[in-house]
Formats: sequence, C-alpha cells, structure tokens
Amino acid sequence: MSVFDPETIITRLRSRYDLSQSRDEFLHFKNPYETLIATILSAQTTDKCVNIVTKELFARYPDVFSLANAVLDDVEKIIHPTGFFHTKARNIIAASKLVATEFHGEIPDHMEDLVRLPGVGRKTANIVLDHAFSKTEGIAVDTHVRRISMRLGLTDNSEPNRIETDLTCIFPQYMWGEINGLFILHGRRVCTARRPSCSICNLSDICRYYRENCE
DNA sequence: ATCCCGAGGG
DNA sequence: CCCTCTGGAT
Repeated sequence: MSVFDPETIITRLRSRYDLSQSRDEFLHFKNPYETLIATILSAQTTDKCVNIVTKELFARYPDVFSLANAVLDDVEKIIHPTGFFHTKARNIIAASKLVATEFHGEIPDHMEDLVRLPGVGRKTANIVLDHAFSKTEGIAVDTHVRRISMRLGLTDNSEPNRIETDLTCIFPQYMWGEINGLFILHGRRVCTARRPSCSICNLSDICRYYRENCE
C-alpha cells in the first residue's frame, strides 16, 4: 500500500469529521442563483455573516434580473458586513448582468462559463458546481487544501493550479467533493497554519511535515 | 495581532 | 511572484 493511498486518507478523515453536518448552513440556498451570489460573498468571511446579509439581499433581489438592475449603493449597504463590499457589490451586479444577457438568465453549470463571471474564480466555481449542480469538476484549492497537500507531501508545488492538477491526479473523481470539504475542516481544526496539532492528527504517520519536523 | 471556504491585477 | 481590497472572529 502506498503512503498516498487515497482510500487511507479519505477513510481516516471521514472517521473524524461529519461532512454533512458542517455543510448544512451552506447548502440551504434555494437555487443556483442564490448559491452563486452567496458563494461570491463568502470570500474571506464567515458563513454566519453571509447567511445574515443574503436574507435581506434575496428578499429584495429574488433573481438575476432584479440584481442585474440593482443600484450599486443599495447593494453595498446590504452586503457591507461581509467585507470587500465595494468589489463584491460590483461583481455580483456585473455577474448577474452577464448571466441575464449571455446565459438567458440561467446560472452556467460548467467551469469555463462560470469563470467568466466577475468575482468567480476556480475556487468559487468549484463550490457552485458542487453545491448547486452536484457536479464537482475539480478540487477547489484554498489555503487549507494547499497547506495540507504540501505538508502531507501530496505535491511540491505552491501554485493553486498545479496543486489542483496533482490532487485530481491522486484522488479519483468521485472523491473530489468530499476531499475538498474534509481538507478544509481538517485545516481549520487540526492542521492549522500555526502550531498544527500533530499529536492528535490521525494522518501524522503518513505526513512528510510530521516526519521532518515533529519526529 | 493574525487569519479567513478569494479574485483580480501588476 | 507580489499586492490590494475589507470586516469579523479569535
């Protein structure tokens, strides 16, 4: 058995984290429109914050067409607590306009199209595909996924695009969505940026970082 | 003080 | 590769 056996990694993380529970808050959005906007807003902030502002946002702008015609200033006021409010407000309005005009009001369900929307990078697109369409097309590389992948020794690259290539090569497609969520939870709770809790980590025996720093 | 379930631009 | 945009949580 290879030390990077995907089954080993996913099985051990599954035994530690309940993914269905932690995703609940994020999955409650009714349709792809809500999921897309909420995901764009969720950059660098918490789910709780996004849940609060989207309540008012979606009450006032229930679909792409209403948001496409929204006044920038009004949107900024509503989403202010999420941070980066100016950029985010411009982006969600511009993205709605693009969806309304070029995609007939339907949120695109493919990576190439989603990434064309302002404010949507590969990370956001992956989450929208996974949550709104159940079509995970890759592994969304955020800081947690990046840190864990490099510590375990799954990749030597530091650039997100290349890390994603390495990970999608190591893990079979049906694991992508789950690996994503599990790595993020593990990164927040155990494999933290500073002072990782290696003593309670059940991956330490196959971790390069642990071998080189903690043994 | 430091970090976050980022994106866009230089 | 670097920087900036922002607020909130810890």
